[in-house]
Amino acid sequence: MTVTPALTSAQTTPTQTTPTAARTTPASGRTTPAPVPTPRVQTTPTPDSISAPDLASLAGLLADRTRASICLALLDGRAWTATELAQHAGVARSTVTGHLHQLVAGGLLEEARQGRHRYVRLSGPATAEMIESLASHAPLRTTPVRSLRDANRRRALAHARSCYDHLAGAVAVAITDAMTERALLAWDYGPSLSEDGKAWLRDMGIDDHRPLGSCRAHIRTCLDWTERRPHLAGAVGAALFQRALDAGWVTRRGTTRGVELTDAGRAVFRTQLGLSDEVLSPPQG
Amino acid sequence: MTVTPALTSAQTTPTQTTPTAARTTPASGRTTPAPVPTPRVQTTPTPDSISAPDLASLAGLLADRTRASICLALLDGRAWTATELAQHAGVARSTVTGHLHQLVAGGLLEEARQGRHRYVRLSGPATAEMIESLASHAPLRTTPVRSLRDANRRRALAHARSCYDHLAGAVAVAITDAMTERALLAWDYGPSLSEDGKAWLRDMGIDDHRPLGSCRAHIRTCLDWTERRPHLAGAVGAALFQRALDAGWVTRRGTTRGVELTDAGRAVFRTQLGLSDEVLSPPQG
DNA sequence: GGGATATTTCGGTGCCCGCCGAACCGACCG
DNA sequence: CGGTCGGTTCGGCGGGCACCGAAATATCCC
Repeated sequence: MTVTPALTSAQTTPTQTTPTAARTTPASGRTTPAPVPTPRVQTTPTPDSISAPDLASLAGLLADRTRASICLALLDGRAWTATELAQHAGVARSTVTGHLHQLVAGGLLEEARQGRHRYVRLSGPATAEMIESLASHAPLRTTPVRSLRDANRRRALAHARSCYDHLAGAVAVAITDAMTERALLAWDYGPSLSEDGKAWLRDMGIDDHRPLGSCRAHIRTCLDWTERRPHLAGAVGAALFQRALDAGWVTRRGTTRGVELTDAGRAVFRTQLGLSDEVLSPPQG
Repeated sequence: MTVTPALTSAQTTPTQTTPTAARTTPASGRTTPAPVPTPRVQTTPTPDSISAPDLASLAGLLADRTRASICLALLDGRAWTATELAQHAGVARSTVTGHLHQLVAGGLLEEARQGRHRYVRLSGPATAEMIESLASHAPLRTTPVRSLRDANRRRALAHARSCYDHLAGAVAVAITDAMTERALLAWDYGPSLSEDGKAWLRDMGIDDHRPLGSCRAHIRTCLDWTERRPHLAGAVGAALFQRALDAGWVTRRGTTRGVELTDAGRAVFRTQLGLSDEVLSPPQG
């Protein structure tokens, strides 16, 4: 469950200067001149060290506006290059390089080198869910729309986009609502698939026996940023999205996080879930 | 869903110096001397401002070791005073005051004034779950056990303690395991109660009709820090813990987060779930 | 009212860290 | 092999912020 920096290199956070020792006596070493840590040499029947989560170091990785911007961008599930991220965040490439080092060392990101390119992506679904959880509790910061291009792009993203490994946007919310309406999805104690739901997934070409990862929550919901309502996520959501990609129901819009429904996809969701053309068609084509 | 700083005062983070404007042209205002923000006066059919989660500001609240320590302490669900927290975190009282202001302004904490005391607690289950989610992904920082008292206290906490609004520790994990074993709890698509489980809860004196909050996940699991295995959480976990307190199956250990099983509690969990005396009895009494 | 306690405010200090530009390295391409 | 491009390293700069102690304020108890 814990993030493991083991993948990339042995050293973890090399710049950090021994956080434990300097903090027992708070900040300036004025009070106790000689530490003398009470040399108690006892044979302990209990573990002689306890481990507590180092919340601050993890949160510190996300506490910078640039790093947060990077992580939010990576939430679309794709792999980005350092230059793309620099452009996205509006900082110099050299700055991004440093940030990526920290994020990789902290276990949030994984990197893959290809020639002169360095691709980074989130280190796994658990990481995405954690960032997701934090983001859904964060206050909203409104930014003005700068241009018409901008407005069009935002509208397309609000319609359908990828959210790490599953679908988000108005279409995803509509799918979730329709599944609930048809009793494929039950909400008695958190979201869960009904028997009908499991059968429906099979009909859609998704085998229901623990799709994908084993120890991760199989079905959960994710708060849609544009709709402010939940859409399907977790392994079930990921499997559904993957199936839609494989079957050609949706296609990615180039290299962006945007997603487009195909005619085949519209037909499937119209007949299978009764979605209206209004939600299925792209915003004012 | 979003944290609302509205409760405390109108001003939010007064020290922050206009984060948006200064960052469009990155840092030092060398490049573009005059901003001139393209006075596009268009009548937009789309919303002319979009809102994105301000991840960095929220994470920044948890990115300080002292504030993180405060939040982790508050995860036990009780209300603490500023002095208690200062002692716990090992910093001056005046320092804690400033931190509490930030946390309250950020919506993570709520305060209740009683005379000269200022009690603070987490602002709600959603906040607790978010911190929880972050903490379970954070790297572990091992701290040495300082004294025998320390060791005993830690051992007691590892046995049974409160985790915000539900039970944690070895006992909580054993309860969860036993419920799974007896098919009261199903894990097909995330944790969910079976029909037997709902009936069992009724037998235990908990009405299963949406106990407590409405829009919050009713059943979920929480990674136990000491056991590193999941225990029951969410509204169901909270209801079970509350019932146990009301019925006298468990009692809080003074004003700490420690929890003690009573003889009645041991009897109930032994007969109802078949828990062994080994897990039910306190560590080497 | 007077003293003790909890909390807050206010300067002041020092450090951490995000940022940039310039130089450098390595990969790819013609 | 020279040009281009993506990425990295390195000083250096500047701002934000966590910290403390002391003084001020509020509350409670006697």
